Amino acid sequence: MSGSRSDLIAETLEQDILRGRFAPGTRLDETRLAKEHGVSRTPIREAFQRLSAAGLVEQVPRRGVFVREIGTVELLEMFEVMAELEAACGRLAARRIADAALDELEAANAGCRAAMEAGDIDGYYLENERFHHRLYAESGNAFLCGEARRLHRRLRPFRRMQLQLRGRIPQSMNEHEAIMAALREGDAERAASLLRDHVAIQGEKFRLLVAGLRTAG
Amino acid sequence: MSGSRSDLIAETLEQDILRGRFAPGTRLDETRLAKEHGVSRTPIREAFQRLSAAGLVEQVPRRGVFVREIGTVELLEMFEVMAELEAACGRLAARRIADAALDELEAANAGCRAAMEAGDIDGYYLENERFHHRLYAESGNAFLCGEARRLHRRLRPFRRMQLQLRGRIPQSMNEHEAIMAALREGDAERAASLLRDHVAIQGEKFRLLVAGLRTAG
DNA sequence: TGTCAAGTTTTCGTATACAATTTGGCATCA
DNA sequence: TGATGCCAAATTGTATACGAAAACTTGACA
Repeated sequence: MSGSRSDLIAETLEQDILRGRFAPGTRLDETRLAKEHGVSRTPIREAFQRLSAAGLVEQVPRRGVFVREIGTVELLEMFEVMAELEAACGRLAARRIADAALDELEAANAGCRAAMEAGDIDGYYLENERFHHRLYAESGNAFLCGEARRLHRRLRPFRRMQLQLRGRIPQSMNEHEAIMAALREGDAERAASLLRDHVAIQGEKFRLLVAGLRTAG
Repeated sequence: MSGSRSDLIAETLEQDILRGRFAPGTRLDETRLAKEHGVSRTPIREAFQRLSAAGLVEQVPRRGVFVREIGTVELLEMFEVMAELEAACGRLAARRIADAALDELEAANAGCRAAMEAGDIDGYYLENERFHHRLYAESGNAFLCGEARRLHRRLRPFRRMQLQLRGRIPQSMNEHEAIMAALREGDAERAASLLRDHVAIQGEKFRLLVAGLRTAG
């Protein structure tokens, strides 16, 4: 279990799903995938179970596994939860964070600013991720950190999308600055509130994006 | 997958672990369990994967699966996250809840009160659970509801423990009343805050309980 | 007596074989 | 013509077989 094969296969399949190689609703054929990856059905099935636990596919008894449709509603719900988790991280971090960690957060934030000024969206995304991951860790709650990372990972492609919107990056940057200030002052409630809004806005932007696509398409 | 066998087996194993039939750190022997349940190793392994995803066991490559030690620290961390999740449910529910649902919550709460007056701890626990589950649902966020239920389930044995403490049930009851009042008034922030404290206290009580056991033993 | 190395044994991870169930198509009948 | 029942093919779920890696045993040597 967690055998090196099925580990890698699960990873690969996850990428394939997130990148849209398998359309939502598609049935994933065990035999076909087994041949494709040059292994037997067993590791494929193990990978399926992991994907299922991660919520990426749905297993229907005796019928197979299907790529889950992540509806807009569910996605917005997930953003709402992400907002609360990040708020929780912020609330706790504001009380517990050490000066050294504050500096590291500041460094990640500086990376964001540099990427913004360079107009480098991918770079901004990466540094932004570093900022948030660092924040999760500084909550001082390893379990919370894990849950936050798990959901962050699942929302990754959609968080990325909304960065494409005009003016979103400078806005996001301002939000980061405000969050940093609250953390530095140790104002837990303000940090929580700012972080909740910061993520909630991402959900909102995503909703706009989807609505735009729908009317445009 | 999600075959009826391995489903049931995972369920059974989970109960066995939570009830302490397998001490933390124990290795779970695939072959032995297979014989015990009258199946082959395959369904056992599938069950293991589910338990692993749920965080109940740890899989060490090429060595086997072990019942995870849930340390006091991690448990307190989980209570902290539970507090934040319930707070989130409360915040959202305060804005979204319908009158009919308020009545249902009130009914569950009345059940708690009846059990308290009858001195029925198990009954109180059950009605209390009904109250909380209902609240999760009334957040109007199915994803949040699912996450809350998942963590609630994992904390179930420990939430139960702290009810044994003298005076805890009336105190809990008072907290419920206050929460109901906030919800009825639609005061989101107060509902969130009260719920956070309500659960945080449970964590705190649990900590006291553990400390007591340690000095007593 | 303690330590280390080689061989044996156990156990995991994967492959393959088999059984049970669903699905699709075709024939039959109202 | 449309609906229904049955058979065949495909697919899942489970069992078993096999190769590889780790743990344990044994025995020799310092």
